[in-house]
Amino acid sequence: MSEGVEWALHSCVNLAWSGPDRAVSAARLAAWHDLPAAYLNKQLQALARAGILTSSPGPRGGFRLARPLASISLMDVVAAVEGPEEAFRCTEIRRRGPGAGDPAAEGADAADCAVAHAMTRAELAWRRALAAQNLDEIRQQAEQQAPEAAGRLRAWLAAQ
Amino acid sequence: MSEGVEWALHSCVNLAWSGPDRAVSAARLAAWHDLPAAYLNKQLQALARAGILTSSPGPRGGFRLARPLASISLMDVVAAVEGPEEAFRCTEIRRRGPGAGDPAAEGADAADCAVAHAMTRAELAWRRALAAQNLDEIRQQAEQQAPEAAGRLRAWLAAQ
DNA sequence: GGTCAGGTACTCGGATACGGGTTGTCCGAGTTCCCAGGG
DNA sequence: CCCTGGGAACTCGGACAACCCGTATCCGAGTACCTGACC
Repeated sequence: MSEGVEWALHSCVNLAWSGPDRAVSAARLAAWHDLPAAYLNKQLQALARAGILTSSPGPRGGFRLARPLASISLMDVVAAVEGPEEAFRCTEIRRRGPGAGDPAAEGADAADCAVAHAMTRAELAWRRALAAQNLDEIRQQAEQQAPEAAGRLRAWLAAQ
Repeated sequence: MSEGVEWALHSCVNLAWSGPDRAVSAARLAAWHDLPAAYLNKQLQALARAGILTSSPGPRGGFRLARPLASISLMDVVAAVEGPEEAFRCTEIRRRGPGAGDPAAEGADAADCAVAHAMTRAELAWRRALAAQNLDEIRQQAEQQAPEAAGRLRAWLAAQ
């Protein structure tokens, strides 16, 4: 899995802690956790394209949350960064070579492949678990672990 | 996800259809679905190292199932091919840069990271779904779709 | 003092290199089988 | 006919390249702000 997913999730929570009034540039968000700024910018662009963040150029510009944390699921972020295609893709090897059965007799749909069906079922469980958790729950748990984190971020942003 | 997973799963079912009496070489299994023989051999070696298959060298050698299909879960095959490490790995970015909190005050365990905790929970659902399905169920479903597949494979192997 | 024009600095956004890992290929060690020769 | 020894063919197993995607970087277009001059 791409490392950008972790960065994107933390950045979204950081944006929530920063507050909705002002945007935060990719450089600030990157510096906060010592990440490569230009590359994090790439990931944030993906989040903006997915409608999770909004971006504004120029001074005082940057990124901010496009909607409340509670309405952003982990699945949204993962899909935005990793792409919508599923991890396991059936290449239909059973249709190639001498093992290929009669195409007319058998169903031509990829959903008929028992292997693909089973793998898709597992991946569906993964996606469902991701969709069941939203970023606000993440934020609440993080605040419970480190209650001063939000204040420290805001103070650091103000001092920049 | 690695393409070898699909190959390994189909090969295991094919080995079951071939019967436990004789081994099947990687070249035969690869030719059946028109796959690169040497690379499939690599995947089958991984399955052998994991204790899913047994290998025997020399003429009449090849691979055969080490245990019944019903006792091989999808998780076993995926872990053998992809490796045991989990897809999402927490790099603890919250501990780097100015955003790093007081290491003494906060828990030092990676399990405390709310992001990692949520992602791990989803991945656990995936692994659980994989472990809940065994290869014998795959075989049964495949036979229901194409009842003549097993016979055609045995005939082709005998004709080689 | 208010207004406006210009410059400047900062932002995102996409185009551009680099590296590690999956994909793919090759050859050697080892084993089994076959066959010829001898008893 | 039965036994034995040698050779040959076939197999896995690991070592060796090629390609692709994730990682990382850089520069340009555009915008907002600030500054200064002018009315």
